[in-house]
Amino acid sequence: MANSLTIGEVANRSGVAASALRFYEVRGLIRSARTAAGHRVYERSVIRRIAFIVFAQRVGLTLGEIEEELAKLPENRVPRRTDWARLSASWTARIDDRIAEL
Amino acid sequence: MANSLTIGEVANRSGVAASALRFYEVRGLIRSARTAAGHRVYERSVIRRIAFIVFAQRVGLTLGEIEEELAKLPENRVPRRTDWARLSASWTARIDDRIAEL
DNA sequence: ATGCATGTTCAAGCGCACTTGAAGTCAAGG
DNA sequence: CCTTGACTTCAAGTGCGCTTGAACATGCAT
Repeated sequence: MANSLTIGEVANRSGVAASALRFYEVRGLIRSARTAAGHRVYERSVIRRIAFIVFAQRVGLTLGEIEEELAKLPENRVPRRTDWARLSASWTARIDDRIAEL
Repeated sequence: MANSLTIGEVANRSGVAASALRFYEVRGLIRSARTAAGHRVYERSVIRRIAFIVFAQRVGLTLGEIEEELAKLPENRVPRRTDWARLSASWTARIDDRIAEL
């Protein structure tokens, strides 16, 4: 357990399938280290990152757009409350614009 | 022109491809009458309905969910501002819940 | 009357976001 | 030693939301 998680643990805690986690890694959305045996090892912070991805998807962003949003995060690679708030705000702004067009 | 629109006119005004409009019709999201020649004829109100569909998709609803939302509209089959507002409100509530979970 | 745009149906194809299956590796327990 | 189970890669398959192509009909201008 220590301070790292296996892909199975991350899948359980995040509710995202292991196959999806591997897919996100190929797409560059998350990263992992490897054990000597080649097994993926995740930092605990990856959970927050995954929660952010799931949330962003839920509100209609593509994985490409989510990648861009994550790239905007400065130094710290973990999305914080303010990042969620920013995404949420820009999203509701989009909605308001769309309604205004009507 | 009169009070009806061809599929091409609807496509131009809504920004949605004619092929997509036919697809929406098969899915039961919109309806059309036919000319003697078998060409689709739309009421002008379909534009609002399509705008609602596009908007709902943008915020992450599937066509199935959109169908349910449209089914909730009572007598008048055209979504009004209040319908948009309701969808928007329930959706931002879901977002806030999601953020609260974090 | 002859084009040419615009419309029709139906079947197949495509991009996205994964999932599933096959075949294999490795660590721990009986 | 050998099985069990969690992991690995890679290729192919799936469902959604359309798009594209083929083959054909119709409507309007020259």
